[in-house]
Amino acid sequence: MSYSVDIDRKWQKKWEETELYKFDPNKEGKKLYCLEMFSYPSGANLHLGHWYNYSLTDSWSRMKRMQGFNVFHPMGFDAFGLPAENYAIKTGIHPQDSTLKNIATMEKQLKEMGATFDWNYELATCMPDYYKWNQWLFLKLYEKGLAYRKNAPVNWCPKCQTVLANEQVVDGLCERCDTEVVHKHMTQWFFKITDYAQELLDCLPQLDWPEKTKKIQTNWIGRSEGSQVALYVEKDGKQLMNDDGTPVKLEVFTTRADTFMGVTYVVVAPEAEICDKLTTDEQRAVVEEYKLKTSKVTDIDRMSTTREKTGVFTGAYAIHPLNGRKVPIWAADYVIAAYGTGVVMAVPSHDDRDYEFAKKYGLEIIPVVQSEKGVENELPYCEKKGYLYNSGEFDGMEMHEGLDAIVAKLNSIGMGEKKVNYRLRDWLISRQRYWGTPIPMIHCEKCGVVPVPEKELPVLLPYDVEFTPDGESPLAKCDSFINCKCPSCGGDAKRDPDTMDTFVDSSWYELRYPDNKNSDEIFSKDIINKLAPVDKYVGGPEHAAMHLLYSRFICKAMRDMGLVNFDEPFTSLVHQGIILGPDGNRMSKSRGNTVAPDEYISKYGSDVFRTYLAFGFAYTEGGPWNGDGLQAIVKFIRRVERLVEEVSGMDTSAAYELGDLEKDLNYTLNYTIKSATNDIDRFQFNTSIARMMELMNAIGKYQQSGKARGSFLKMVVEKLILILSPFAPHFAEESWEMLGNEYSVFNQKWPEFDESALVLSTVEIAVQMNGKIIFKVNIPADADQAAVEELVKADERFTAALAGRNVVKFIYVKGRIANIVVK
RNA sequence: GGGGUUGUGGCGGAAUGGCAGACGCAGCAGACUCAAAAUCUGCCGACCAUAAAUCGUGUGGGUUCAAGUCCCACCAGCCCCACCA
Repeated sequence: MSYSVDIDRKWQKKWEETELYKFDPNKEGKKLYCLEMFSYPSGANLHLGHWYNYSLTDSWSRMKRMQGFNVFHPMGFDAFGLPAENYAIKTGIHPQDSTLKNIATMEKQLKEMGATFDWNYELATCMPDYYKWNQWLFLKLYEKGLAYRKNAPVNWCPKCQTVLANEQVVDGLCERCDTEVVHKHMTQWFFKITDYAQELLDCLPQLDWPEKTKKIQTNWIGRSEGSQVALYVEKDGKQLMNDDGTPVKLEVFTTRADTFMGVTYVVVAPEAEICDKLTTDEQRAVVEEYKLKTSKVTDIDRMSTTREKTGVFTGAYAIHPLNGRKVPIWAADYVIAAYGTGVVMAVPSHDDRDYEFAKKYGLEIIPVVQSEKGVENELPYCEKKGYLYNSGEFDGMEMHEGLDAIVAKLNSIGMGEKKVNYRLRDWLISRQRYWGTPIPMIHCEKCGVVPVPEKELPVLLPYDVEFTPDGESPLAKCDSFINCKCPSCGGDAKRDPDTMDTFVDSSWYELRYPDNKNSDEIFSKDIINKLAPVDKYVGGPEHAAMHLLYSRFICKAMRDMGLVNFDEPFTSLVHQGIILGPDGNRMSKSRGNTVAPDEYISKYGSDVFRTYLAFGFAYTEGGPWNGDGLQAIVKFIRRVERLVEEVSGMDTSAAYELGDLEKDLNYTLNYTIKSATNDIDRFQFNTSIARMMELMNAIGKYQQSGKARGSFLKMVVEKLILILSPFAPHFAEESWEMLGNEYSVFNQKWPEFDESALVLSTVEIAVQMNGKIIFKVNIPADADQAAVEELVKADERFTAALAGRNVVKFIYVKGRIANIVVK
């Protein structure tokens, strides 16, 4: 043989004909659900990132299969989304047409990769038989009160008259026409993920996920324990009242209630509704102008701490509930409406931002915490230790005590309590786009918002739609879609014109694969509870916060609806690293540093490429591409190939006994099996290949001895082929056949190592004196500390190094090192 | 500004707190060859003519019998961000 892409095709054909990778849920073996994050069907061929993710996870699942697991390994497409729509706007090619074509191309390429996907379980989110269940899920969430509408800002380009995604806003300007982008408020649908904030946090420790991902999620959820306190409002000289006659309470979340007596002003987010209510007629024009200005500031800029703080007086005052102090209420963009209550109490004496702001606008500054009693600290004093002063009845209290006392006092008058706040916000899922799942809601003038009845699902996405941007959701302009009858009163009504965020599509897809053809339910409970959760999920770290959190939320919501009986969708998670361009930068067409796998595949074959991806990088790190390194695998595969050819021509019938040479090689063989198995299991593919290369080197030495026994050699080579097979599946099938074995190599048992072959009689240890190596010595492997000490002390190199000093301590670490502390 | 993460030969990268640089790529030398390629063998961190010795895992401290690994501070790169009150 001579391994090439022709060998790939030969075995791909055979695998397909024999349905080698057909999944049978009833097959024996423990179930193992292995899943890669599905991909967006972009136009071009599979890129390096796809190969890196899919081919190596496939290698992992091949080993698991050979180890006797019943592996479920499906593949599909995250097929809705912005790029297809933008492409359509540019070229006039309909998103559905381009997407379906791209899917066909990618399917073909994925098959040429030689992966174990069972295509019977394929899914594409843009197909009605999938997104029907998106809509169904929406209705269920709505029923449970987990889907609701509220006003929220969108990026709006006044010139294009369209809503822009964050990525379409470049430096505050529309990417298409460079017009300044503003925030526009629209009524939109939200999923109430915040209901699950605490549980999403609580379940993290039990997950076998990278620690950094858990950290990211923890920070994203952002639990903070503090207090919610309230102030009364005075506007135009009178206390501001609610319609029902009760006084308006300005609710504020704070972690520093101990400084409450030092509040000298209050800040509201300019875009918050309460801001309008507070603003006096006198200040109306100034506040409106400021709001307009704020609407143009990008979120990124608003977050920057280096940016100078700005704000305007609303004309209203807050009345301190404990000391009656009247403090001004300002609107400032350093406060964000979406976090907490959108209102902040300002204590400039003990907060950097408040201090800076107060200085700039000449606001009062009253210190209320001192590090030691009687000490005047430089302001702002932000350390969280000290004693209260200038705080009336709370004077002299240690600050934590003071905090409790202040909250207790506020609580007694109904103006405050301890509260936990989360940074996590509800999930906005409305998109003013065409290429997505229609939201199954109907707006009736008489009946209000009415859900589409379940039996009328799916609400089909119409094909003939004008989706060039002109101020309305594309679906709003499609008369046949938008006009409908109200399911409740039968009168004329309109459908919701928006589509769902594509993260909804991907928030539960892993639960659809096992029962992807079910037209009666979202999935069968029995099937899903047997196969799910996913045992190993592999994908990019960029999804650490959003996708992975949304999926967890949906899983928990489904559990509470009785659809699934587990708490978490992904038991174990691995992030692959990112392969950069040869220049060390992220690959991009504009940089011109992209690397196309195709030319390597056609030149060397899929197996060489896959194996190099395994060998050339630390899987979870990634790194710059270096095409030269591929030679390592080209040479390695060629060596194995020659070896297989030689062995297949040898007489291997004679029984063998282990001589010294065989024992040595047998040691290496078993060591290789042990290490490679362990390394593949933990996605450390590079070292597993290194061990195989060492085995190959050892086989080479054995052959060169001229005393090689054919039958023993053949056994070793067969095991080498078996452990190499996950990385080079086509090559391994070919080799397996050449060695005279039965199809298929993937129906073989994964080799197990023999512990007794790994027992050595002597080991070499390093001898150190005060931590420096002085010599190395062979000792019996089972020697205890006393024996080693005796052996070492008898060595003349020890006496020489000792140079008359005294031994203080003798440390022996079994089989590794001896360290003698001398003085 | 905050958070996360990474710094090891010319390069990719190894190393449960225990012999730093496994395994390779590139390079150098040799064998084979008329020659080249392929293949095989050896060398391959710095200093040094060589060896020994010494120094070496971004920098500076610390813990430890022992630190690439643990702790503190700093520097640089990469990624993410919501001034989080």
